Amino acid sequence: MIPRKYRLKSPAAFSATYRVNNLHRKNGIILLAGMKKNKEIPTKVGFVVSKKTHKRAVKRNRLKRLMRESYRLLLKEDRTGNAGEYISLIFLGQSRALENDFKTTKQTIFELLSEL
RNA sequence: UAAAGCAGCCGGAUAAUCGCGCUUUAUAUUAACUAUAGAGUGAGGAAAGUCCGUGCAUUCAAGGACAGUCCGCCGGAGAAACUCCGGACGGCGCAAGCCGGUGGAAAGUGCCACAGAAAUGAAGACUGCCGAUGGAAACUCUGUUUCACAGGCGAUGGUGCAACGGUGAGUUAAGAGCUUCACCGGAGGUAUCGAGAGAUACUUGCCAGGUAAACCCCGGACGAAUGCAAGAUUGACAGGAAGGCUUUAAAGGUGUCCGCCAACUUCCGGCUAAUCGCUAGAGAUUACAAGCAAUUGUAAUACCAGACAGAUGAUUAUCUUAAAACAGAACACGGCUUAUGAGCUGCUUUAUUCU
RNA sequence: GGCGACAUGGCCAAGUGGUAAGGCAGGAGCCUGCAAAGCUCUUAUCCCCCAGUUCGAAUCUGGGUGUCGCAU
Repeated sequence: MIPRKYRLKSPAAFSATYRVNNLHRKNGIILLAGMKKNKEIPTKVGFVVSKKTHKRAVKRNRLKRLMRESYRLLLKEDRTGNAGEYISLIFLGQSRALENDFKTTKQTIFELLSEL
Protein backbone atom coordinates (compact mmCIF):
# COMPACT_ATOMS: atom_id res chain seq x y z
CA MET A 1 0.00 0.00 0.00
CA ILE A 2 1.26 3.42 -0.80
CA PRO A 3 1.22 6.26 1.73
CA ARG A 4 -1.84 8.42 2.00
CA LYS A 5 -0.40 11.59 0.51
CA TYR A 6 0.21 9.81 -2.82
CA ARG A 7 -3.39 8.60 -3.12
CA LEU A 8 -6.03 10.08 -5.40
CA LYS A 9 -9.08 10.56 -3.20
CA SER A 10 -11.85 12.89 -4.26
CA PRO A 11 -14.45 11.97 -6.90
CA ALA A 12 -13.86 15.35 -8.53
CA ALA A 13 -10.20 14.51 -9.02
CA PHE A 14 -11.16 11.22 -10.67
CA SER A 15 -13.59 12.80 -13.10
CA ALA A 16 -11.06 15.54 -13.89
CA THR A 17 -8.48 12.92 -14.78
CA TYR A 18 -10.98 11.04 -16.97
CA ARG A 19 -11.77 14.28 -18.83
CA VAL A 20 -8.14 14.75 -19.93
CA ASN A 21 -8.49 11.43 -21.80
CA ASN A 22 -4.77 10.67 -22.05
CA LEU A 23 -4.99 6.89 -22.60
CA HIS A 24 -2.37 4.15 -22.70
CA ARG A 25 -3.33 0.47 -22.93
CA LYS A 26 -1.25 -2.63 -22.41
CA ASN A 27 -1.97 -6.20 -21.44
CA GLY A 28 -5.39 -5.56 -19.90
CA ILE A 29 -4.41 -2.46 -17.93
CA ILE A 30 -5.29 1.10 -18.93
CA LEU A 31 -3.31 4.09 -17.68
CA LEU A 32 -4.97 7.50 -17.61
CA ALA A 33 -2.82 10.53 -16.94
CA GLY A 34 -4.07 13.89 -15.77
CA MET A 35 -2.83 17.40 -16.51
CA LYS A 36 0.82 18.37 -16.20
CA LYS A 37 1.62 20.08 -12.97
CA ASN A 38 2.88 23.64 -12.68
CA LYS A 39 3.92 23.56 -9.02
CA GLU A 40 5.64 21.06 -6.80
CA ILE A 41 3.05 18.68 -5.31
CA PRO A 42 3.10 14.86 -5.08
CA THR A 43 1.72 12.87 -8.00
CA LYS A 44 -1.49 11.18 -6.86
CA VAL A 45 -2.52 7.71 -8.03
CA GLY A 46 -5.84 5.86 -8.12
CA PHE A 47 -6.53 2.21 -8.86
CA VAL A 48 -9.89 1.12 -10.30
CA VAL A 49 -11.28 -2.32 -11.08
CA SER A 50 -14.97 -2.04 -11.81
CA LYS A 51 -17.67 -4.49 -10.80
CA LYS A 52 -18.31 -5.24 -14.47
CA THR A 53 -14.80 -6.61 -14.79
CA HIS A 54 -15.53 -9.50 -12.45
CA LYS A 55 -18.34 -10.29 -10.05
CA ARG A 56 -16.25 -11.54 -7.15
CA ALA A 57 -14.67 -9.04 -4.79
CA VAL A 58 -11.70 -11.28 -4.05
CA LYS A 59 -10.45 -11.26 -7.63
CA ARG A 60 -10.99 -7.52 -8.05
CA ASN A 61 -9.15 -6.76 -4.82
CA ARG A 62 -6.32 -9.06 -5.89
CA LEU A 63 -5.74 -7.13 -9.11
CA LYS A 64 -5.87 -3.79 -7.29
CA ARG A 65 -3.31 -4.98 -4.74
CA LEU A 66 -0.97 -6.24 -7.41
CA MET A 67 -1.13 -2.94 -9.27
CA ARG A 68 -0.61 -0.97 -6.06
CA GLU A 69 2.35 -3.06 -5.00
CA SER A 70 3.93 -2.74 -8.44
CA TYR A 71 3.59 1.03 -8.39
CA ARG A 72 4.90 1.21 -4.83
CA LEU A 73 8.03 -0.78 -5.68
CA LEU A 74 8.66 1.26 -8.84
CA LEU A 75 8.24 4.46 -6.85
CA LYS A 76 10.72 3.22 -4.30
CA GLU A 77 13.24 2.25 -6.99
CA ASP A 78 12.62 5.64 -8.71
CA ARG A 79 11.74 3.99 -12.03
CA THR A 80 8.43 5.79 -12.65
CA GLY A 81 9.68 7.54 -15.79
CA ASN A 82 8.01 10.86 -16.52
CA ALA A 83 5.07 10.16 -14.20
CA GLY A 84 6.26 12.85 -11.81
CA GLU A 85 5.26 15.54 -14.30
CA TYR A 86 1.54 14.78 -13.96
CA ILE A 87 -0.89 15.73 -11.21
CA SER A 88 -2.74 12.44 -11.19
CA LEU A 89 -2.68 8.91 -12.62
CA ILE A 90 -5.41 6.25 -12.76
CA PHE A 91 -4.81 2.57 -13.39
CA LEU A 92 -7.87 0.77 -14.76
CA GLY A 93 -7.89 -3.02 -14.54
CA GLN A 94 -9.76 -5.07 -17.11
CA SER A 95 -10.77 -8.72 -17.20
CA ARG A 96 -7.74 -9.76 -19.28
CA ALA A 97 -5.39 -8.75 -16.45
CA LEU A 98 -7.13 -10.81 -13.78
CA GLU A 99 -5.09 -13.96 -14.42
CA ASN A 100 -1.66 -12.28 -14.51
CA ASP A 101 0.82 -12.90 -11.72
CA PHE A 102 2.80 -10.23 -9.90
CA LYS A 103 5.83 -10.19 -12.19
CA THR A 104 3.77 -9.75 -15.33
CA THR A 105 1.73 -7.00 -13.72
CA LYS A 106 4.81 -5.15 -12.55
CA GLN A 107 6.39 -5.35 -16.02
CA THR A 108 3.17 -4.04 -17.58
CA ILE A 109 2.98 -1.12 -15.17
CA PHE A 110 6.62 -0.29 -15.86
CA GLU A 111 6.10 -0.29 -19.63
CA LEU A 112 3.00 1.89 -19.29
CA LEU A 113 4.90 4.43 -17.20
CA SER A 114 7.70 4.47 -19.76
CA GLU A 115 5.25 5.51 -22.49
CA LEU A 116 4.33 8.75 -20.72
C1' U B 1 -11.82 -56.10 2.71
C1' A B 2 -15.58 -53.51 -0.12
C1' A B 3 -19.88 -50.41 -0.46
C1' A B 4 -22.95 -47.14 2.24
C1' G B 5 -25.10 -43.89 6.37
C1' C B 6 -24.53 -40.33 10.43
C1' A B 7 -21.75 -36.92 13.56
C1' G B 8 -17.47 -33.94 13.97
C1' C B 9 -12.54 -31.63 12.87
C1' C B 10 -9.14 -28.57 9.49
C1' G B 11 -9.82 -24.05 6.05
C1' G B 12 -2.10 -23.49 6.52
C1' A B 13 2.06 -22.56 10.25
C1' U B 14 6.89 -20.16 11.46
C1' A B 15 10.77 -16.59 10.32
C1' A B 16 13.09 -12.44 7.57
C1' U B 17 12.87 -7.91 4.35
C1' C B 18 9.81 -4.01 2.02
C1' G B 19 4.73 -1.87 2.91
C1' C B 20 -0.87 -0.63 4.61
C1' G B 21 -5.67 0.38 8.21
C1' C B 22 -7.01 1.31 13.35
C1' U B 23 -5.81 2.20 18.68
C1' U B 24 -2.24 4.12 21.87
C1' U B 25 2.51 6.32 23.80
C1' A B 26 6.64 9.60 22.95
C1' U B 27 9.02 13.58 20.13
C1' A B 28 8.55 17.97 16.63
C1' U B 29 4.67 22.01 16.00
C1' U B 30 0.76 27.38 20.16
C1' A B 31 -3.09 23.87 18.82
C1' A B 32 -5.15 20.94 15.01
C1' C B 33 -3.63 18.59 10.66
C1' U B 34 0.74 16.19 9.72
C1' A B 35 5.60 13.72 10.18
C1' U B 36 8.96 10.22 12.64
C1' A B 37 9.77 6.26 16.17
C1' G B 38 7.90 2.37 19.58
C1' A B 39 3.98 -0.99 21.31
C1' G B 40 -0.72 -3.51 20.47
C1' U B 41 -4.15 -5.26 16.91
C1' G B 42 -6.16 -6.39 11.95
C1' A B 43 -11.65 -10.94 7.39
C1' G B 44 -15.02 -16.14 6.94
C1' G B 45 -17.01 -21.04 7.43
C1' A B 46 -19.68 -19.53 4.57
C1' A B 47 -17.81 -12.63 5.63
C1' A B 48 -21.86 -14.59 -0.06
C1' G B 49 -27.34 -14.85 -1.59
C1' U B 50 -30.62 -11.12 0.94
C1' C B 51 -34.70 -15.93 1.74
C1' C B 52 -36.77 -15.43 7.03
C1' G B 53 -36.57 -13.19 12.13
C1' U B 54 -34.81 -9.41 15.66
C1' G B 55 -32.25 -5.28 17.95
C1' C B 56 -31.34 -0.10 16.75
C1' A B 57 -32.97 4.78 14.40
C1' U B 58 -36.56 8.42 12.28
C1' U B 59 -41.69 9.85 11.01
C1' C B 60 -46.86 9.07 12.07
C1' A B 61 -50.10 6.96 15.49
C1' A B 62 -51.01 5.39 20.35
C1' G B 63 -58.80 4.57 20.02
C1' G B 64 -62.49 1.53 17.17
C1' A B 65 -64.14 -1.25 12.86
C1' C B 66 -62.79 -3.53 8.48
C1' A B 67 -59.19 -5.07 5.39
C1' G B 68 -54.29 -7.11 4.92
C1' U B 69 -49.94 -10.26 5.70
C1' C B 70 -47.97 -14.63 7.76
C1' C B 71 -48.21 -19.46 10.21
C1' G B 72 -50.72 -24.60 10.41
C1' C B 73 -49.48 -32.96 13.25
C1' C B 74 -47.94 -33.10 18.99
C1' G B 75 -44.69 -31.61 23.12
C1' G B 76 -40.47 -28.70 24.38
C1' A B 77 -36.39 -24.77 23.50
C1' G B 78 -35.79 -19.80 21.95
C1' A B 79 -35.99 -12.52 21.81
C1' A B 80 -38.25 -14.23 17.38
C1' A B 81 -38.26 -17.03 12.88
C1' C B 82 -39.80 -20.40 6.02
C1' U B 83 -35.41 -21.67 13.36
C1' C B 84 -33.79 -25.85 16.46
C1' C B 85 -34.57 -30.52 19.58
C1' G B 86 -37.52 -34.89 20.89
C1' G B 87 -41.72 -37.68 19.24
C1' A B 88 -46.35 -39.16 15.95
C1' C B 89 -47.98 -40.34 11.05
C1' G B 90 -46.89 -40.98 5.75
C1' G B 91 -43.18 -42.02 1.84
C1' C B 92 -38.14 -44.05 0.20
C1' G B 93 -34.23 -47.67 1.35
C1' C B 94 -32.29 -55.02 2.40
C1' A B 95 -30.44 -52.00 6.55
C1' A B 96 -27.92 -48.04 9.30
C1' G B 97 -30.81 -44.06 8.06
C1' C B 98 -33.08 -40.16 5.04
C1' C B 99 -37.23 -36.98 3.24
C1' G B 100 -42.10 -34.41 4.21
C1' G B 101 -45.64 -26.36 3.65
C1' U B 102 -48.67 -32.85 7.56
C1' G B 103 -55.76 -28.50 10.03
C1' G B 104 -60.73 -28.65 7.24
C1' A B 105 -63.21 -31.11 0.66
C1' A B 106 -69.96 -34.00 5.02
C1' A B 107 -70.18 -24.94 5.71
C1' G B 108 -70.25 -22.73 0.88
C1' U B 109 -68.32 -21.13 -4.14
C1' G B 110 -65.08 -22.08 -8.34
C1' C B 111 -62.26 -25.43 -11.60
C1' C B 112 -61.65 -30.72 -13.49
C1' A B 113 -59.31 -29.66 -21.02
C1' C B 114 -59.68 -34.13 -24.45
C1' A B 115 -62.20 -38.71 -24.06
C1' G B 116 -66.62 -40.77 -22.00
C1' A B 117 -73.67 -42.51 -21.18
C1' A B 118 -72.29 -39.71 -17.00
C1' A B 119 -67.06 -35.42 -13.87
C1' U B 120 -70.88 -34.03 -8.31
C1' G B 121 -76.37 -33.81 -8.19
C1' A B 122 -76.81 -39.09 -4.86
C1' A B 123 -78.48 -38.76 -11.44
C1' G B 124 -80.66 -42.79 -12.89
C1' A B 125 -81.83 -39.53 -20.07
C1' C B 126 -79.05 -43.30 -22.87
C1' U B 127 -76.79 -48.34 -23.58
C1' G B 128 -78.36 -52.55 -20.94
C1' C B 129 -80.18 -57.10 -17.57
C1' C B 130 -84.90 -59.34 -15.70
C1' G B 131 -89.87 -60.10 -16.92
C1' A B 132 -96.04 -59.73 -14.52
C1' U B 133 -99.59 -58.87 -18.47
C1' G B 134 -101.25 -58.59 -23.62
C1' G B 135 -100.38 -59.69 -28.91
C1' A B 136 -97.82 -62.45 -32.84
C1' A B 137 -94.91 -66.49 -35.12
C1' A B 138 -93.31 -71.36 -36.12
C1' C B 139 -92.75 -76.04 -34.21
C1' U B 140 -91.14 -81.11 -31.33
C1' C B 141 -96.84 -77.55 -27.73
C1' U B 142 -95.15 -78.19 -19.04
C1' G B 143 -92.08 -74.75 -23.32
C1' U B 144 -89.07 -71.59 -27.11
C1' U B 145 -88.49 -67.03 -30.04
C1' U B 146 -90.18 -62.13 -30.90
C1' C B 147 -93.06 -57.17 -30.32
C1' A B 148 -95.36 -53.68 -26.93
C1' C B 149 -95.10 -52.30 -22.01
C1' A B 150 -96.61 -51.34 -15.86
C1' G B 151 -92.55 -52.45 -13.00
C1' G B 152 -87.76 -54.36 -10.72
C1' C B 153 -82.31 -53.62 -11.06
C1' G B 154 -77.93 -50.58 -10.74
C1' A B 155 -74.19 -55.61 -12.41
C1' U B 156 -73.05 -54.24 -18.19
C1' G B 157 -70.62 -49.53 -21.42
C1' G B 158 -62.99 -49.45 -21.28
C1' U B 159 -63.06 -43.59 -21.71
C1' G B 160 -60.22 -41.14 -18.23
C1' C B 161 -55.61 -38.94 -13.27
C1' A B 162 -60.23 -40.07 -11.18
C1' A B 163 -66.64 -43.57 -12.31
C1' C B 164 -69.96 -43.48 -5.90
C1' G B 165 -65.29 -48.85 -1.35
C1' G B 166 -61.89 -53.40 -3.83
C1' U B 167 -61.40 -58.97 -4.95
C1' G B 168 -63.78 -63.73 -4.70
C1' A B 169 -68.05 -66.64 -3.35
C1' G B 170 -73.32 -67.05 -1.98
C1' U B 171 -78.28 -65.50 -2.70
C1' U B 172 -81.67 -64.08 -6.94
C1' A B 173 -86.34 -63.64 -12.14
C1' A B 174 -82.19 -60.36 -12.88
C1' G B 175 -79.12 -58.08 -9.47
C1' A B 176 -76.81 -55.16 -5.71
C1' G B 177 -72.75 -54.19 1.01
C1' C B 178 -77.40 -57.00 0.29
C1' U B 179 -77.68 -55.38 9.06
C1' U B 180 -75.13 -63.03 3.42
C1' C B 181 -69.85 -64.66 4.06
C1' A B 182 -64.10 -64.46 3.67
C1' C B 183 -59.89 -61.20 3.10
C1' C B 184 -58.45 -56.02 2.46
C1' G B 185 -59.09 -50.30 2.58
C1' G B 186 -61.59 -46.08 4.92
C1' A B 187 -65.09 -43.67 8.58
C1' G B 188 -67.83 -43.52 13.29
C1' G B 189 -68.48 -45.46 18.40
C1' U B 190 -66.63 -47.81 23.00
C1' A B 191 -62.59 -49.47 26.10
C1' U B 192 -57.36 -49.45 27.45
C1' C B 193 -52.47 -47.03 27.08
C1' G B 194 -50.11 -42.08 26.38
C1' A B 195 -48.92 -35.22 28.61
C1' G B 196 -50.45 -35.04 23.46
C1' A B 197 -50.13 -36.07 18.20
C1' G B 198 -51.62 -41.00 18.23
C1' A B 199 -51.46 -46.54 19.08
C1' U B 200 -53.98 -51.26 20.16
C1' A B 201 -58.42 -54.16 20.76
C1' C B 202 -63.60 -54.80 20.13
C1' U B 203 -67.72 -53.12 17.47
C1' U B 204 -71.35 -50.59 13.80
C1' G B 205 -72.47 -52.27 6.70
C1' C B 206 -71.73 -46.45 8.43
C1' C B 207 -68.93 -46.20 2.99
C1' A B 208 -71.52 -39.57 -0.59
C1' G B 209 -64.55 -38.12 -6.20
C1' G B 210 -59.98 -34.69 -6.77
C1' U B 211 -58.08 -29.76 -6.02
C1' A B 212 -57.35 -25.37 -0.22
C1' A B 213 -49.02 -24.44 -3.22
C1' A B 214 -57.93 -21.90 -6.06
C1' C B 215 -61.27 -18.49 -3.22
C1' C B 216 -62.38 -19.81 1.47
C1' C B 217 -63.59 -21.85 6.71
C1' C B 218 -61.37 -22.92 11.55
C1' G B 219 -57.42 -21.90 15.05
C1' G B 220 -53.21 -18.72 16.10
C1' A B 221 -49.67 -14.41 15.46
C1' C B 222 -48.72 -9.21 13.85
C1' G B 223 -48.92 -1.05 15.32
C1' A B 224 -47.43 0.93 10.13
C1' A B 225 -43.78 2.86 6.80
C1' U B 226 -38.66 3.56 5.83
C1' G B 227 -33.59 1.35 6.32
C1' C B 228 -27.02 3.26 9.29
C1' A B 229 -26.86 6.39 2.16
C1' A B 230 -31.50 5.31 9.05
C1' G B 231 -30.53 9.32 11.94
C1' A B 232 -28.04 13.21 15.54
C1' U B 233 -24.80 17.51 16.26
C1' U B 234 -21.73 21.58 14.44
C1' G B 235 -20.35 25.06 10.53
C1' A B 236 -21.09 27.41 5.84
C1' C B 237 -24.44 28.08 1.51
C1' A B 238 -29.25 28.37 -0.38
C1' G B 239 -34.09 27.66 -2.30
C1' G B 240 -38.92 25.85 -4.98
C1' A B 241 -44.42 25.07 -5.02
C1' A B 242 -49.44 25.82 -3.33
C1' G B 243 -53.05 28.55 -0.73
C1' G B 244 -54.64 33.17 0.65
C1' C B 245 -62.51 36.91 0.23
C1' U B 246 -66.80 33.23 -0.17
C1' U B 247 -68.70 28.41 -1.89
C1' U B 248 -67.57 23.69 -3.92
C1' A B 249 -63.84 20.33 -5.10
C1' A B 250 -58.96 18.97 -4.36
C1' A B 251 -54.70 19.16 -1.24
C1' G B 252 -50.56 16.88 4.74
C1' G B 253 -49.81 12.28 8.26
C1' U B 254 -51.03 6.31 9.29
C1' G B 255 -53.49 0.15 4.26
C1' U B 256 -59.06 2.03 4.19
C1' C B 257 -63.12 4.45 6.88
C1' C B 258 -64.54 6.96 11.33
C1' G B 259 -61.71 9.44 14.58
C1' C B 260 -57.30 11.96 15.91
C1' C B 261 -53.05 15.16 14.98
C1' A B 262 -51.50 19.60 12.05
C1' A B 263 -53.92 23.98 9.86
C1' C B 264 -51.61 30.19 8.11
C1' U B 265 -48.71 29.11 6.97
C1' U B 266 -48.34 24.32 4.83
C1' C B 267 -45.88 21.02 1.76
C1' C B 268 -41.57 19.62 -1.07
C1' G B 269 -36.37 19.66 -1.58
C1' G B 270 -31.84 20.08 0.05
C1' C B 271 -25.98 20.76 -1.24
C1' U B 272 -20.97 20.44 1.05
C1' A B 273 -17.52 19.25 5.06
C1' A B 274 -16.40 17.33 9.85
C1' U B 275 -17.73 14.60 14.20
C1' C B 276 -20.98 11.07 16.34
C1' G B 277 -23.92 6.69 15.13
C1' C B 278 -19.35 2.49 15.05
C1' U B 279 -18.84 -1.73 17.95
C1' A B 280 -18.51 -4.63 25.52
C1' G B 281 -22.12 -8.06 22.80
C1' A B 282 -29.73 -12.07 23.13
C1' G B 283 -21.02 -11.77 22.57
C1' A B 284 -16.28 -15.17 22.89
C1' U B 285 -13.25 -19.04 25.52
C1' U B 286 -12.83 -22.52 29.58
C1' A B 287 -14.85 -25.28 33.72
C1' C B 288 -18.94 -27.18 36.55
C1' A B 289 -24.21 -28.25 37.07
C1' A B 290 -29.57 -29.38 35.06
C1' G B 291 -31.80 -31.86 30.77
C1' C B 292 -32.53 -37.78 26.16
C1' A B 293 -31.63 -33.22 23.36
C1' A B 294 -32.33 -28.23 21.53
C1' U B 295 -30.92 -25.20 25.41
C1' U B 296 -30.35 -22.99 30.21
C1' G B 297 -27.82 -21.54 34.81
C1' U B 298 -23.34 -20.35 37.70
C1' A B 299 -18.18 -19.09 38.01
C1' A B 300 -13.55 -17.58 35.99
C1' U B 301 -10.63 -15.38 32.03
C1' A B 302 -9.44 -11.80 28.27
C1' C B 303 -11.19 -7.34 25.26
C1' C B 304 -10.64 -9.56 19.95
C1' A B 305 -11.35 -5.30 12.59
C1' G B 306 -14.06 -0.63 12.39
C1' A B 307 -12.34 1.57 6.88
C1' C B 308 -14.74 5.99 3.67
C1' A B 309 -11.38 5.77 -3.71
C1' G B 310 -12.29 2.05 1.20
C1' A B 311 -6.67 -1.57 5.11
C1' U B 312 -4.11 -8.45 5.02
C1' G B 313 -0.02 -7.52 -0.24
C1' A B 314 5.01 -8.72 -2.62
C1' U B 315 9.63 -11.60 -2.31
C1' U B 316 12.51 -15.49 0.05
C1' A B 317 13.40 -19.73 3.30
C1' U B 318 11.70 -23.91 6.34
C1' C B 319 7.75 -27.43 7.80
C1' U B 320 3.95 -30.55 5.85
C1' U B 321 2.97 -35.19 0.28
C1' A B 322 1.09 -30.57 -1.60
C1' A B 323 -0.16 -24.87 -0.17
C1' A B 324 -4.13 -25.80 -3.14
C1' A B 325 -10.86 -25.00 -3.37
C1' C B 326 -15.06 -21.57 -2.45
C1' A B 327 -14.29 -16.87 -1.38
C1' G B 328 -13.23 -10.29 1.31
C1' A B 329 -16.28 -7.20 7.06
C1' A B 330 -18.99 -1.80 5.79
C1' C B 331 -24.56 -0.89 11.94
C1' A B 332 -24.99 -5.55 14.68
C1' C B 333 -26.97 -10.39 15.91
C1' G B 334 -29.90 -15.44 15.38
C1' G B 335 -31.16 -18.84 11.48
C1' C B 336 -31.90 -20.85 6.44
C1' U B 337 -30.01 -21.53 1.55
C1' U B 338 -26.23 -21.79 -1.98
C1' A B 339 -20.59 -22.40 -3.35
C1' U B 340 -16.22 -25.30 -1.92
C1' G B 341 -10.12 -28.34 -1.49
C1' A B 342 -7.02 -32.25 0.27
C1' G B 343 -7.82 -35.27 3.97
C1' C B 344 -8.55 -37.05 9.08
C1' U B 345 -11.38 -39.02 13.47
C1' G B 346 -15.47 -41.65 15.81
C1' C B 347 -19.95 -44.55 15.63
C1' U B 348 -23.46 -47.53 12.79
C1' U B 349 -25.41 -50.77 8.61
C1' U B 350 -25.05 -54.35 4.55
C1' A B 351 -22.18 -58.01 1.76
C1' U B 352 -18.01 -61.38 1.43
C1' U B 353 -13.85 -64.04 3.56
C1' C B 354 -11.05 -65.97 7.78
C1' U B 355 -10.68 -67.44 13.11
C1' G C 1 -23.83 -1.75 1.67
C1' G C 2 -29.53 -1.16 1.06
C1' C C 3 -34.16 -1.48 -1.90
C1' G C 4 -36.78 -3.11 -6.31
C1' A C 5 -38.15 -5.03 -11.32
C1' C C 6 -37.68 -8.34 -15.36
C1' A C 7 -36.34 -13.09 -18.32
C1' U C 8 -41.57 -16.39 -23.82
C1' G C 9 -38.60 -18.17 -31.85
C1' G C 10 -33.30 -14.17 -34.87
C1' C C 11 -36.11 -9.18 -32.99
C1' C C 12 -40.71 -6.78 -30.60
C1' A C 13 -44.09 -9.11 -27.67
C1' A C 14 -49.73 -11.33 -25.87
C1' G C 15 -50.80 -15.16 -22.76
C1' U C 16 -55.36 -15.66 -14.78
C1' G C 17 -53.82 -24.16 -14.58
C1' G C 18 -55.89 -27.72 -20.25
C1' U C 19 -52.62 -28.05 -27.98
C1' A C 20 -47.93 -20.99 -26.63
C1' A C 21 -51.82 -15.48 -29.98
C1' G C 22 -49.96 -11.58 -33.18
C1' G C 23 -46.35 -8.47 -35.80
C1' C C 24 -41.33 -7.84 -38.00
C1' A C 25 -37.34 -10.72 -40.07
C1' G C 26 -35.95 -15.54 -42.64
C1' G C 27 -37.32 -19.86 -46.06
C1' A C 28 -40.65 -22.15 -49.95
C1' G C 29 -44.61 -21.42 -53.42
C1' C C 30 -48.47 -18.45 -56.25
C1' C C 31 -48.84 -13.84 -58.92
C1' U C 32 -45.35 -10.88 -62.76
C1' G C 33 -41.83 -10.29 -68.86
C1' C C 34 -38.64 -9.20 -64.09
C1' A C 35 -39.24 -7.04 -59.34
C1' A C 36 -42.08 -4.50 -55.34
C1' A C 37 -46.74 -4.96 -53.06
C1' G C 38 -50.34 -8.79 -52.14
C1' C C 39 -51.86 -14.03 -51.10
C1' U C 40 -50.73 -19.24 -49.20
C1' C C 41 -47.58 -22.39 -46.35
C1' U C 42 -43.47 -22.87 -42.88
C1' U C 43 -39.83 -22.10 -38.39
C1' A C 44 -41.02 -23.00 -30.05
C1' U C 45 -40.27 -31.37 -28.46
C1' C C 46 -35.42 -26.98 -22.59
C1' C C 47 -41.47 -20.46 -22.15
C1' C C 48 -33.58 -18.56 -18.13
C1' C C 49 -32.19 -23.24 -14.90
C1' C C 50 -33.37 -27.08 -10.84
C1' A C 51 -36.93 -29.11 -7.58
C1' G C 52 -42.07 -29.38 -5.47
C1' U C 53 -47.84 -29.01 -5.49
C1' U C 54 -51.42 -30.89 -9.23
C1' C C 55 -54.27 -35.89 -13.43
C1' G C 56 -51.88 -31.75 -15.95
C1' A C 57 -47.36 -25.88 -14.76
C1' A C 58 -45.02 -20.53 -19.27
C1' U C 59 -48.79 -19.70 -15.28
C1' C C 60 -48.89 -21.67 -8.31
C1' U C 61 -44.66 -22.49 -4.34
C1' G C 62 -39.34 -22.87 -2.95
C1' G C 63 -34.14 -22.49 -4.42
C1' G C 64 -30.50 -20.81 -8.11
C1' U C 65 -28.55 -17.90 -12.62
C1' G C 66 -28.43 -13.61 -15.57
C1' U C 67 -29.87 -8.56 -17.00
C1' C C 68 -31.61 -3.79 -15.68
C1' G C 69 -33.13 0.10 -12.45
C1' C C 70 -33.62 3.42 -7.74
C1' A C 71 -31.79 6.71 -3.77
C1' U C 72 -27.38 9.18 -7.50
